[in-house]
Order: sequence, then structure tokens, then C-alpha cells
Amino acid sequence: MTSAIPTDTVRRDRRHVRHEATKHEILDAAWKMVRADGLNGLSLRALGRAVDMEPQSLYTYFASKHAVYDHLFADGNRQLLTRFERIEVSDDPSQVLSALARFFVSFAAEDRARYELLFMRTIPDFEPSPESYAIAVEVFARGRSALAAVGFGDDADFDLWTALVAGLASQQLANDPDGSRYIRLIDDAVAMFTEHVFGKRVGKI
Amino acid sequence: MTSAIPTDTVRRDRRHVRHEATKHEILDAAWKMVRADGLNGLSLRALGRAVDMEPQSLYTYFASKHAVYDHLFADGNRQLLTRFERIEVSDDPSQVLSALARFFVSFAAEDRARYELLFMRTIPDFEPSPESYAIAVEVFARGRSALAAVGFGDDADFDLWTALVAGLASQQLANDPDGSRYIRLIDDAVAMFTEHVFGKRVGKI
DNA sequence: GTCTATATTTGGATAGAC
DNA sequence: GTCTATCCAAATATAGAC
Repeated sequence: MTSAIPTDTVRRDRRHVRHEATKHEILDAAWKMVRADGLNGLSLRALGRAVDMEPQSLYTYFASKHAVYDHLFADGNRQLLTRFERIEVSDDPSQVLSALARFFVSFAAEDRARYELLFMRTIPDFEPSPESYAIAVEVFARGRSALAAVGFGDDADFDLWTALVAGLASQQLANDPDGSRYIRLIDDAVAMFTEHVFGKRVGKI
Repeated sequence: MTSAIPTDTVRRDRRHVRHEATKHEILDAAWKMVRADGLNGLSLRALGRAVDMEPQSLYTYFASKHAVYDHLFADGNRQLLTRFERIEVSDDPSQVLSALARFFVSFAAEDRARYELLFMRTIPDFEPSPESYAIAVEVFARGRSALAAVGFGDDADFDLWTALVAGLASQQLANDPDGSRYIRLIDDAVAMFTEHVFGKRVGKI
């Protein structure tokens, strides 16, 4: 009995699977490095050392250092997207906002380098590829529609919301990276935001 | 008629003045460089080139690259302090908060590298010297007391305030560095904050 | 105070053998 | 796909002449 799949294809598949696995391994090591040494501290020499490979061999998997950053960027946004799905939905807008803010600030506090890569433009000259950027756009869209779903459809309100949450995240990272000084403020911040936006609405009608 | 000051002293003074002037010139060039190439892009080679000096000669003025950063850090905080004094005082809390927020967000938007240096820990291993850090502490204290002066004395409220303002600043830098998308939200944000804090207070009494 | 010379390390990237 | 060999540029920093 012979396989229906030509041997060549199998070989190509195996090779492909292995290639992807190695690529994944390299990216894992890269995450560890940027977490330890800062986002700008990534070097191909050290990365090669970490995966027990000559740095030159990395070029089989990534065309350049920026390509590594690009994959990390896409990867980080995918993590965000995946975990976004798991947020419990609720009818109470305040509970939804609170869950969203908690999620985002925790995500930031968990990994400073990742936050820098995804949300601040801290690497000179790095710009994500269109494919990677598309994932980031998708993340943004999900956030936008999550807010719209609980009644916050205004663009300016959304900007105010993201500023508030980004502020909590950035202060948490800058002033109390291992604590919860700003995480503790989330419910208060959410109350402030909802009161304000609802208040404006009542005023208008 | 002879001078009362010994010639030696004059010579020493002249030398000192000149030394300080050159130091200043180097720091000016360093500011330009970080503005153009990013905070992490500063190199002593390029800095030497910019002031028409061999990079090694810079060591006459600064013991290390981190020492240059340290002076920039102190300098930036001094700029903040000086300009802080010029904010108009008012009896209306909202006007004070609005002026403060506008001041801070503009300061951030004006110079991204400076903002990174002063408020985010984006350079691995860099820590300001105690003397430089003291200036930053002074800046913080002024902000704190400016808020207390218009009735916002609570620590948690101050943290919420700084998060809100830092958020507007960081979003402005990240998403619309040359525009005013988040600057436009300042009055709305101030209204939100004051309503909320006053509201809590009324609730408590 | 500035230079030349130099040490030393590190960086990203390419060519070509196997 | 991984290696050796290599390039080339850049980095911070020190020693010592002038």
C-alpha cells in the first residue's frame, strides 16, 4: 500500500514544519532577551548564542534584525487578540470597562518591552510590515467595538478612554513596575469616565 | 591701579567659564542628536563630530556616555521647573488644572526624546545621579503642591491625575506626534476629573 | 584641553564551503 | 540549513604626546 501523497511533498512539509519550529524557538529566545535587556538591547549575536547557533545562521530565518522585531510585533498583537476574546462579557458597561482596563494595564505591566514595541515608537526606524500592522489594526478595532457595544460610540470619548487607560499603564510601568499602585485606581477611573460620558449625554438631550 | 583679584584666580575663572561654555555646547548638540535620532541613538562618535572634536576629547567634559545622559536629565528637569513657574495662577481649579495639563502635554509633544528621558525608563542601565534626581523630585513636589493649592490634596487623586495627563501625553506622542488630537481633549478631561473628585467629596460629607 | 594611537568589544550583514 | 571566514562599521574607553 502506497501513500496517496507524493514523497516529495511529505519531505517538503517536514522541512517546513521544522523550519517553523526553529523560527518559533528563535522568537521565544528573542522575547526573553528583550524582557531581560530592554527592547533596544536585542542583538543578533546574543540571540544566536541563546539558541546555540552562529548569528549568521539566523539569516536563514529572518532577513534582518528589523524582521525579528516585526515578527515580535505581530506575535505580541496576536497575544493581545487571543486574550481579548477571553474577557467576560457583561451587560453592565462599568463592568465591561473595568475588565477591559484591567486586562490592558495588566498586559502592559506583565512585559514592559512588549508594551514598548506594540504601543510606543521606541525603536528608531522600525516600522511594522503591512501584514503585521494589520493585526494591530484588528486589535484596535476590537477595542473600539467593545466600547461601542456598551454604549460608548463617540470617537472623542474613545480617545479619552484610551488615553486614560494608556496613562494608567504607563504610570504603572514607570513608577511601580512590580506593584499595583495604578492598577488599584482602575475602578475609580472607570467610574470617573462613565459618570462623565453619561453626564454629557444627559446634558445634551 | 591694580586689581584686587589675584591674576591666578582670574585665569582659573576664565578657564572655568570656557570649560562650562564648551560643556554647554556639547549638551546642546546632544539634545539635537537625541531629537533627531531617538534617545537611544546618541553616540559619542557622532557627538564629537557635531561639535567638531574627536570623540575622545569629550571625556574631558563627561566621564562617560551615561554622564551625558545624566546632564541631559538634569537639564530637562530644570527646563520643566523654569517653565512651571510661568504658569498663570488662578482661583478657578479647572483653569489651573487645564493650564497644568496643557503645559505638560505640550512639553511632552515638543520633544519626544526629552519626555522619554525624563518620564520613561527607556535607557537600559541608566539611573540619574542623586543630584539630578533631586531636581526631578523637586518637579514632582511642585506639581503635587500646585494641585493641593486648588483643593486636590488626596494622594490617590493625584495619582489619577498624573495618569490622566501622562496618558494624554503618551497617546499624543504615539498616535499624532505632529497634531493635536489628544491636546484637544484636555478641557474635557479636566472637566471629567474635577466633576469626579468634587462628586466624591460631596458624597462623603 | 585636544590630539593621535590604540585597545577592545560589539554590531549587522555577506560569501561560499559543506 | 548550518557552518567558517570575513567584512566593515561603529561603539565606548584608555594612554600618552603635545
